Amino acid sequence: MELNLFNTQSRQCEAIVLEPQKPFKTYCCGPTVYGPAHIGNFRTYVVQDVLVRLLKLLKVNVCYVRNITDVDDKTIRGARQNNQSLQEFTTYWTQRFHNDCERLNLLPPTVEPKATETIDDQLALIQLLMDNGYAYARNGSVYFRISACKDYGKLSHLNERELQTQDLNSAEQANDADEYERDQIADFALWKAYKPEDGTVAWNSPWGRGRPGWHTECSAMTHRYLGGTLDVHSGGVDLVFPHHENEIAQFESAYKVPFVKHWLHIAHLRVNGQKMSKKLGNLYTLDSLQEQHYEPSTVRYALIAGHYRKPLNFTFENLNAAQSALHKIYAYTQTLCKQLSVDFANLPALLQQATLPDHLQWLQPFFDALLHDDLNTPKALGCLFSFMGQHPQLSLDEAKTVFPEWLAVLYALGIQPVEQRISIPADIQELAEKRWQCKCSGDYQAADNLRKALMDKGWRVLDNAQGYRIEPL
RNA sequence: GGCACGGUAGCCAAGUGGUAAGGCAGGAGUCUGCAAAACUCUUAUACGUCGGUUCGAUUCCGACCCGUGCCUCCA
Repeated sequence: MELNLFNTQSRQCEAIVLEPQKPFKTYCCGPTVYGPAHIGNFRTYVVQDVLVRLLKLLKVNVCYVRNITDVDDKTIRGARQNNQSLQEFTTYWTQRFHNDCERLNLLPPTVEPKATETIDDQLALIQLLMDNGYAYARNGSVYFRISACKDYGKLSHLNERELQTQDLNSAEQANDADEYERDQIADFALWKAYKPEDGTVAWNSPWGRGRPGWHTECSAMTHRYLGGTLDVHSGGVDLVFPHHENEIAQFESAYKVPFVKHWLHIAHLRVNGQKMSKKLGNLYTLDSLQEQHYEPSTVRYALIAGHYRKPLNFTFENLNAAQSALHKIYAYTQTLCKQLSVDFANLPALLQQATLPDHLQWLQPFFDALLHDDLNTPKALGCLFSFMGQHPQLSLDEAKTVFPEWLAVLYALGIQPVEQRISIPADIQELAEKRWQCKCSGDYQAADNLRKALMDKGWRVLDNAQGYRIEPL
């Protein structure tokens, strides 16, 4: 069994051989919990989720680690501004993040370590680097010495580029070479000496009180929870340099084994042609979209409607398209269930047990696009709609063979058709009931007026033979 | 300045050395008191520009234009 995926380091698609008995080790750089995650952040986690789902369908023994960064400049600042302890602050945002993950139907990682819970591992890693001459201490901080790492830059192809020293870094903070007294400006902090702004956030270390650097945590956590070489390490494209480059440098210098076989980087989500970011303030969250009646499932669909390596432009037209497309998939699923007398409510349970049938009769192209064509979700969705178009009606025998394949499709995409429960305010309910009475008694004029009144209040009435239902506009 | 990525119908978005999936929107119909939803059918001569290779290029090569990302703690 093989999976074809583009590898950032080699800049080409490579086959990943899957061996069901062997643990498949994958690590995804998780969120820094200092505010609401936006849907651009979630693009990364959704793509990673599709990958993990595919592996599970193939019965691969996946060990999936995704971290929580709960100590850095932004979390410390946020906690201070809210008069909270760092832990109170980050716990709140972690819960919010988990809530979003659940709504997006993201499978929970096997392990989700927090940076603050693995300080010992990080200190051990730093000590190892110190012992082997890869790091040096200056005034209570410890820095990684890039000049000691011969192949530094191999992921982002630094040897082919010139590093320009800018006055400002991407966080718009001064790149002050003297600030941390580094030997070279490119050296990065493994351990940061305590500063008054850090408040009560500090741990003891052989080099004095302080806190870990950003890159250190990921290397320490991968080593602790996954051991040696990872099969796939993923993250947003912006992490290629310096974060992932530094992770490689630390890990390989310390443990003397290759860090990662395959690097997976997910392109950014854009708004009006610019990347969605907290810095630019152009972000959408699951909550802000739900206020406009867009379900998280719709957002999820919109995020996989484009190929992960290509920037995806976020628009409401796109979201509407996703919603309509998703409804078609729901409707097809419902028909299939009805035909086979499967209780729609049982679908989540059935999906949990979904596996990829050995011989695909109907949806081979769908899985080929995902497995053999670099996780090509838009192509796969195209195949799915072509299938539905070609088979609007199935015989009972056909439906029986389609069903397991269909379940695998839903599982892979993380689509969970459910009947939406919408809470309807009492006054709306009352108006709708009144309209129904008018309609039944033949007073169409009054009925239409009431329909209009409901429309003005933001609700649509949909009649059918037996009755009516109401939904928000 | 360096390194990358992208430019396919109104909007998204696949893909291919031999004239281009799919979704949305648009149009028509069935249904309906009317609508909506659903279903069926359907439209458009869409591959950034200019050269080159080729029998043939949207696809390969080169140049250019436009847009975007990264270049020291951003997913």
